[in-house]
Amino acid sequence: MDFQKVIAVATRRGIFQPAYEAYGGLAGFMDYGPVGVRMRRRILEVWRKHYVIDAGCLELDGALIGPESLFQASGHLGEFDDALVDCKNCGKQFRADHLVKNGEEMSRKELSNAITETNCPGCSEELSEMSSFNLMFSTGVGAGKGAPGYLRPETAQSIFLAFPWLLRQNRGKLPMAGAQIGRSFRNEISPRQGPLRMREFTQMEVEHFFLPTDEPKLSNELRKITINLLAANGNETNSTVGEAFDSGGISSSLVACHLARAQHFLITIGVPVNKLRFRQHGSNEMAHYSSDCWDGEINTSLGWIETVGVAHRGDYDLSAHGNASSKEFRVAVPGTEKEIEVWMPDVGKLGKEFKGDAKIILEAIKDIDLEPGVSVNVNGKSIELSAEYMSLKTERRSEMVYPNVVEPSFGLDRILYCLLESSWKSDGEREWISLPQETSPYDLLVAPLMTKDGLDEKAQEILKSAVNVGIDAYYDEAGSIGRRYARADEIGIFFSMTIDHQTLEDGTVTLRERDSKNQKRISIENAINKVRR
RNA sequence: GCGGGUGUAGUGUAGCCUGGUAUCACUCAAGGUUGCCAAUCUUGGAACCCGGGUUCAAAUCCCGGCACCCGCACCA
Repeated sequence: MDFQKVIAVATRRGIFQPAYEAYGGLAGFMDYGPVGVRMRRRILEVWRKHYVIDAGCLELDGALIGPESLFQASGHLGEFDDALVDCKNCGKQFRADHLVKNGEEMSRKELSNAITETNCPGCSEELSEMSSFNLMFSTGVGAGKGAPGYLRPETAQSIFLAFPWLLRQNRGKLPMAGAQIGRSFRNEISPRQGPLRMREFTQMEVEHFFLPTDEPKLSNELRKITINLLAANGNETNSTVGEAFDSGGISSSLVACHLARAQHFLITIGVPVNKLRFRQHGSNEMAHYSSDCWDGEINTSLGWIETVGVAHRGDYDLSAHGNASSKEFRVAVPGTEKEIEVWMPDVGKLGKEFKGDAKIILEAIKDIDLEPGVSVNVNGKSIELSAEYMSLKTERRSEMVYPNVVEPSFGLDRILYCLLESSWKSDGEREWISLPQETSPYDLLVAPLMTKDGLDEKAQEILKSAVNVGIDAYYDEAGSIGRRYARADEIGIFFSMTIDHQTLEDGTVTLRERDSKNQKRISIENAINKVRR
């Protein structure tokens, strides 16, 4: 199925549509309808099962709007805030800092001046005024103009900031992973292709923290998972994750773990294994902080679509926040705890002797190793501190280090699109969505063969008992039974249960399986047990 | 953001050149009939992307905007 067809089916069957259509539409925003919301919830359920329940990630739901200082530290204000110019003649657009020598180190003003003396690299004509483009949506927090704030461009930062908090919840133990499902916002220059490039989108992200000296090993279970890899050097391989790691194709054991997990998750929700590959970023494509990065890509009618990224981010984020904020983001390296003797200043004596200058002295010795005879500069005078102003104390200290992090990051909207395209089946007679039950929008269609002789009442009764045990059921009594099967198939309802006259006599129903169309006559109780997930 | 194309019921479309009550199919709803894979009959609902201009009259011609598609650029 191609892109246009997916969009048409999605609109017709209540999966998604462009948002704000009544007002002419707004590019980059989508609304999900009744069926789409169910599919999203189901995919998220599987994701949570994989990462939160099974892998034991600590789940977080962070705030959407963040202060300017956060995005300065994370690098988003610098990196995302591009100065653009375009050519007045040929209309081509460029990043201003790429056109000027040393442009990346210039201030906005310097850059603006330099640009007026620069011409279009394409046609040598005059360039337009420089305009600023920030990929983040900005807003004001509080009354009046308010303090500047931004909608988060990724969910990851919430987890990084929550790291010390989460670590306490984990009673200080590493490795530890935080997980988050949530919306992110990017003011894309040209959003295209509906759910594939949105300005508001849903991410599922994991930040897996570990000591650089103690990277989690690849478990035997994950080793066995088979995976398609496309290395940065162009080599394509199909092997187990274990083999790929042993041969050095994947350099980090935790990256290998997460490639395996991502593969397993995508297969579980219904992505065909032959349409899935993991492509390694080349060094020029990689973000500046990343040492190894793989994109999980799904093959569609539009080519390979990136739906997952697994990146080794080193300690870039935690050290950035550690340096810029007032919080400690480092952890003690176990086993490095040592007793050491340190000289501590005797504040009382210093105060009595130096009065007002004591404050300056304390400030000056804060960042140096204190020892007898050290001299400090006070108002231009050098003062030597003898042992009487300090005492030797024994302390236990550990080596402190920023944990490293491996981040698998999933784009829900893209995954949903790819699933729709790959699970769309057609055999000439009927068209249906062939998703596994886990991600089908409904478990069961309940349909009375006729709406008379009490069949509909019986069906309603069965519907109620199915819903009571957690089955997501859809009731339909309109039109011929064939038409109802077809309607159910098109939104991917996994089972259909038909109630006929025999049901009233012996309590059996026919249970139909969507993909095979096979029907079995079984008792109501057995049918419900079979449908139950 | 640039260039090209497109915009008509829920979906897919005809009509646009050459201005004059908007076509067809499916879908949807109600009723009849039928009763296990989109059967059938009757009836009904539902659209010219938005704004301005030209004209007696605009889906149709012109201008602007918005959205979508393709290409370029952008996509830490």
